Amino acid sequence: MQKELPIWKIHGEILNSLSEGNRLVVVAPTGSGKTTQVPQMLLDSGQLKPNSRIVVLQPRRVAARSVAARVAWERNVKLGDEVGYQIRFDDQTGVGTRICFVTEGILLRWLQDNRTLDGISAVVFDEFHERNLHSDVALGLVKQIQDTSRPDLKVLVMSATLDSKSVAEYLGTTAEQPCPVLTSEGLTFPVEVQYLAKPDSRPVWDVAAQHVEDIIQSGADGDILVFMAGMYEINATANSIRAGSFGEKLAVMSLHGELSPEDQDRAFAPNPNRKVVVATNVAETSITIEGIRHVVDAGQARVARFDSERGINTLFVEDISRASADQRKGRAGRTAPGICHRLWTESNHLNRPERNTPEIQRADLAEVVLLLHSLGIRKAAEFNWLDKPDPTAVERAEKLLHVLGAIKENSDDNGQTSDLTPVGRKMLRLPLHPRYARILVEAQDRGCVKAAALCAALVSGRELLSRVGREQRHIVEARELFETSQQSDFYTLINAFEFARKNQFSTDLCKRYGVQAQVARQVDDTYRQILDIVKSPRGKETGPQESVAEHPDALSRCLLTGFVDHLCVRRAQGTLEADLTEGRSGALMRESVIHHATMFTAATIKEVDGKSGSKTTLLGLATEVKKEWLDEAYPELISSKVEHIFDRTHKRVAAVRITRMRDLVIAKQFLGEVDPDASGHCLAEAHLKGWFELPLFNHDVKQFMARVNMIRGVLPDLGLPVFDRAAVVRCLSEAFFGVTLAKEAQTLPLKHSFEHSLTAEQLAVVGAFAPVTFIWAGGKKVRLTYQETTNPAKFGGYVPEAQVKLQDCFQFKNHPRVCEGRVPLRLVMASPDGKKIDVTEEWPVFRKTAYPKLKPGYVKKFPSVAWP
DNA sequence: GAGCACTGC
Repeated sequence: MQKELPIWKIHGEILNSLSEGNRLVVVAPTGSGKTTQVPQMLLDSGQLKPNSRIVVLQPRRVAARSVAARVAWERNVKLGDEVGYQIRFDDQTGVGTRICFVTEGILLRWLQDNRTLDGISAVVFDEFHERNLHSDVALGLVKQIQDTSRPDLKVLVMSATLDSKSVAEYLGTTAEQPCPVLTSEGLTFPVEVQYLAKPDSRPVWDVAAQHVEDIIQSGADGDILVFMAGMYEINATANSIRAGSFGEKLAVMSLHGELSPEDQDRAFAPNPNRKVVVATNVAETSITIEGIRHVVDAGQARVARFDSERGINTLFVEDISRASADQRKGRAGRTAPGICHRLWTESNHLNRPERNTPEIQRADLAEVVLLLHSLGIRKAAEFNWLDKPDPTAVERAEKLLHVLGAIKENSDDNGQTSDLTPVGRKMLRLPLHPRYARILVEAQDRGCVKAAALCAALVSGRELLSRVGREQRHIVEARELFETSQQSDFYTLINAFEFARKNQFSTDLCKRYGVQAQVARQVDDTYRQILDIVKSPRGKETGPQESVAEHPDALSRCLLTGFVDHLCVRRAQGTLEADLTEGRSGALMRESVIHHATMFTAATIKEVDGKSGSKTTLLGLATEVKKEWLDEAYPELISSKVEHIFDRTHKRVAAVRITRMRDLVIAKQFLGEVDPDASGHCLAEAHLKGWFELPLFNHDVKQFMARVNMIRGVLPDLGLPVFDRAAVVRCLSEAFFGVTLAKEAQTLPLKHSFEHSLTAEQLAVVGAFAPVTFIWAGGKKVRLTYQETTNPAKFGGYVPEAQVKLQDCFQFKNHPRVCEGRVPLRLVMASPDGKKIDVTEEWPVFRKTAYPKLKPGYVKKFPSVAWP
């Protein structure tokens, strides 16, 4: 053991605390020795049950493996005996293993078969500050087990930088009594931080290159690590650095996750020249490079987010948190004191979030929600989370599990048992996203397990096909070899994989075809593991000689079951634009082999930044879908009805049988005959939408409606119908009964069908109460226009208006009215020469107050008229 | 410029 490591200073406190309670949080930075030493302290304390295991959770496989090897070496035991590890594809544990390093996903697998964690006396969460989805779920479940069946279980949460308060409260017995927190020192060298004095408007890569140049000019020693958001920024930075002139030769290297292992190795390898490594977030946690003395941090990262409202993945460039910036800073102080140049200002730093958003609040939760349901936790949203996931994300996950048939439709009873269906139970055994697990279950029935397993394996890791630029024409052409099918983009991947496998995963040969040999090897591992699980005694045996090419339809149908909700319908022949359910739309990726099919499912839907800040939804890994398959497999999701639509080009009604999958139109069939009622209705609506003119729907008809509405507003007891939009549609529909052409509709008289809504008595009332003309003394007829007002509550929203000459009004003692004297006319008065004077609805008042002031002028101007 | 952080069963 390494008793000089800082963590040993709190050795006694750790053991005391765990003998008194069963939960403890240890905050210890890099270099404290917590990962290797704490498990050994626990084992040697004699506090644990004999022969029981200490399980230490690690976020990464390499870490689990190397830390286990280190601890075995320190204890002078053979790896796999007292100290072991278990990761995917590699189990180095035995019956005598007491300290077991595992990746977080392995513990979640164990929990499915061994709910009470029998044989385990302590669970140690390492690097908990990373807040991975799996560690959040695992902590929640372990806490639950401890609270119920295993109060003896010890739980230790360790992290480098942690908001230890929230975790301590989460693990506390009561709100007032958090679980104890112990803090240890680290063992790293000091790193000086420098911020920008003021914001720099140049591109980040130029600012970064400038800082690299300054470091070199200053004469300081040591390699330089530059953090950038992604590949695009990395390339720009490398170019900018290479374009500068420095006094010495530099080894400028890119480092990101999509590079081949050989290319990644170059970043770690010693170099005669000074190294400048330009990296993504890989260098923040996953990869350590020795000899770095200077960090130049652009302060940004690409962050994946799952938009649960729409079920779409997006990748944003975001400012990193302060915790993340500190982690990056630490990379400069591993071997000697260092300097960290932050390419943002100190005030900007204070505005940054303290920590990164936990993965549980950004990720697709389908897999985790399936696990919780299998453990009897039916309301995943109400689970006791450290940080609650977005309820709509949980809802989206549960909806998907329903669509996939994994959980029961009605699970109202609140029992503690799980609501998984037999299909859901089979899915659970597979270490795959529920979509692919469902595809595998379907493939067992359709006899194409191998092909389906390969598809799942192909998407489970990094990209098999490396990105090729335009300049690498030969690779682009070589790859066309793999595009043998127009049925599914998966075949392109399958062919590329088969090519790699046939050539023994030869790195050189694969490279010429743009295939990542290393990735292909991992696909092969995953593929075999999936087949093992499916063929294991609990699974179902599959036929021996199955070939992918034999079941093209079977595989496509399986893929459909996993992605029904990603059904896409091409807008037109030859376009990439397609519509999806829930009103979504997107564009098929250019490299897709689906050139002609109108329907396909997309295994990936992601939103990317387009030009000029716009967003594009890209549909990838497409598979052709035939309509019969949908009819056969999803009759309950498909509805079909005849709709009458107005063809705006030909200005006519057409009857169409429209078939929908949920809200998505998947087929249209034009019918020869129209329904006369529906056709009339369609024309009526089309006119009201302004799609064609209707000259006979004229003033006369509209006045009739206005008059009825006015009377109805004044005398509701008369029981007249109301002429609202619905009534207009009804009347027009009636007039257009059986008509399909707008041209014909335009010739039809309409007034009759409006009047038809009223009885003869009612029509007589309309004529009397809302006359078209008003007769002045002396027999002069004045036309009334019923004008719409802004107040629908008064007189039904209409007022009768009369254009009159001022001198004709003197005959009135009282104001003229209609509708049994209830509605005053609106008198729009003009002088003898037709000039508008004023409007009044109270003539006697006007006569008495306004007129006397006007009178002298009129007497002078129109002497021939009598002005009383 | 329609484009891509990182893990893990």
